[in-house]
Amino acid sequence: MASATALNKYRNFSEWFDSLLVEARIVDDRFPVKGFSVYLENGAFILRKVREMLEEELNNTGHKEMVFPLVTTEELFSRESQHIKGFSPEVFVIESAGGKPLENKLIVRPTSETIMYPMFKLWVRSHADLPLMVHQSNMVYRHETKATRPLLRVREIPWNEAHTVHATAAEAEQQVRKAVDIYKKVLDRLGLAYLILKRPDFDKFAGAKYSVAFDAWNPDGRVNQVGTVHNLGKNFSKVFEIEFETADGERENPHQLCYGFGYSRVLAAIISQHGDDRGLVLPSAVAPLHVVVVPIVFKGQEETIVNYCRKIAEDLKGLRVFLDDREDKTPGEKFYYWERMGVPVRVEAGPREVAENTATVFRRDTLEKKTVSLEEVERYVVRLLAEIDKNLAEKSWRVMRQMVSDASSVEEVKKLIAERRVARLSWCGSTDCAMSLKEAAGGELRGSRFDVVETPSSACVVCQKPAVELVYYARAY
RNA sequence: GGGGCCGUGGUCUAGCUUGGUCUAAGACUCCAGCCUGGGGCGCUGGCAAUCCUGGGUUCAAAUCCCAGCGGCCCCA
Repeated sequence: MASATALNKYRNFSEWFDSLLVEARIVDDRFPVKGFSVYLENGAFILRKVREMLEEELNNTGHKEMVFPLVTTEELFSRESQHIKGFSPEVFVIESAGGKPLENKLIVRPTSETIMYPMFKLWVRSHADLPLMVHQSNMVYRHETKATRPLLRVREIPWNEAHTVHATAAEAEQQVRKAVDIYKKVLDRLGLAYLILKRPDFDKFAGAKYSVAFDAWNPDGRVNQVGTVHNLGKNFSKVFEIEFETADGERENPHQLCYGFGYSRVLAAIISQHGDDRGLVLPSAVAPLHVVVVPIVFKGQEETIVNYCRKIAEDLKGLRVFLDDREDKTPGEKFYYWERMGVPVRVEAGPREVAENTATVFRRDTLEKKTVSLEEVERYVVRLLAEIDKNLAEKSWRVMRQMVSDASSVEEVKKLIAERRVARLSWCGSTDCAMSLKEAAGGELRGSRFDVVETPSSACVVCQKPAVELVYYARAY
């Protein structure tokens, strides 16, 4: 296999990505069941950090963490007609146990509405019980029909799903914004760039009134949906018979939301947005190591130099630091190795630094080196980590902006899609136009900006009738 | 759903067209040792393959045929 470091993520994304996953100890996709992968130590570490960041936000905003079962029944699963229609083609069903067919088959959750909402019916009795806000991080299972890709399109999906119940439509509406803010906050801390889009009606979540999604950019021009927020209206509360008594004694079905945040796809975005031809570049929030200290050992001075480096590592112990004093590896080999692993900062010290009482500090994002005095090292590195995070975010947003371009005809859309870019175009709102555009140009209509008001400047690029929305159009995972 | 391509040590590949020389070759990785040490060096030795599975043809199958399983790509 070609090394990830010999590949370019823009020219040859798939190969770059796949080899990096193995080389940087993220995922081993050789597990013999398609769409199910093994998360190696670095992948698992990053997943955990992302999860902790999100869960902290959710817990701080009134969501209660709970644990719900893996399975539901066929009856519950099929209550909401659109929901079952949307998910049936890819649902796993347990049909036997102990060698005997099950009398009542079990549906393995592709998402947990039909598992949580029967319980919500029991818990929600009066307006005083509202809002009810619940979340859980778990695995959901979807037998994807399209080709699976590690992290990006898997059949066992690590994510967090939150479900909320509200007394009024206005409150539910407000919660959509709060949920978007929570996801935004986490993605921003990771320096990721994305578009927040209100999905077109034909692409909303099965059973929702409308859906808002976060599409992160990918080097191959496909967008990567990392999170979604759905306003379910009363669609589910009606069929699951969730009711509450209002202050004036009426009985009503509450309004509901569900929102999901895909950990493996966020991991994919971190890798592909920040990574370069040498390997991973990790933001400090999720880096398994912040700093690696590499002694430049010369014969006869081994002890002095290693001790010097040990002291530096000691000074940095507030960070995730590792002293790489392996004797059988050359410094150059260690440099390449830790760069591939994405460690944001490397500190080198050899005879020169020992003599001058300094250390050489290398930053992974720009590959620049700087010499700093020994007393300064800790302060400098802490500041540098923040600087690297900031730089990664800026770089990523720059690419996002460059990737999007306006298109005023079907031909231009086609050209942009072929160039692996994202088109912005005026659309009349008809499904027919969206479909014929897909036919002609490839890609998918992803929706209009949710966080910013944008108005169409011209007629629908397909039918030339008056446009109602300015929408983003891209190939997707 | 339609079409095509491909399964050989941990990884990548050669061999397959034209069956025998294959007791399966190379590179990378890995292991032991030596050497080296400011960007992957080098040297010596070593480990590692039911040639995807099953069946068939044949004196003889990695190689030909059939079926299955798995993977990849293109189109819808």
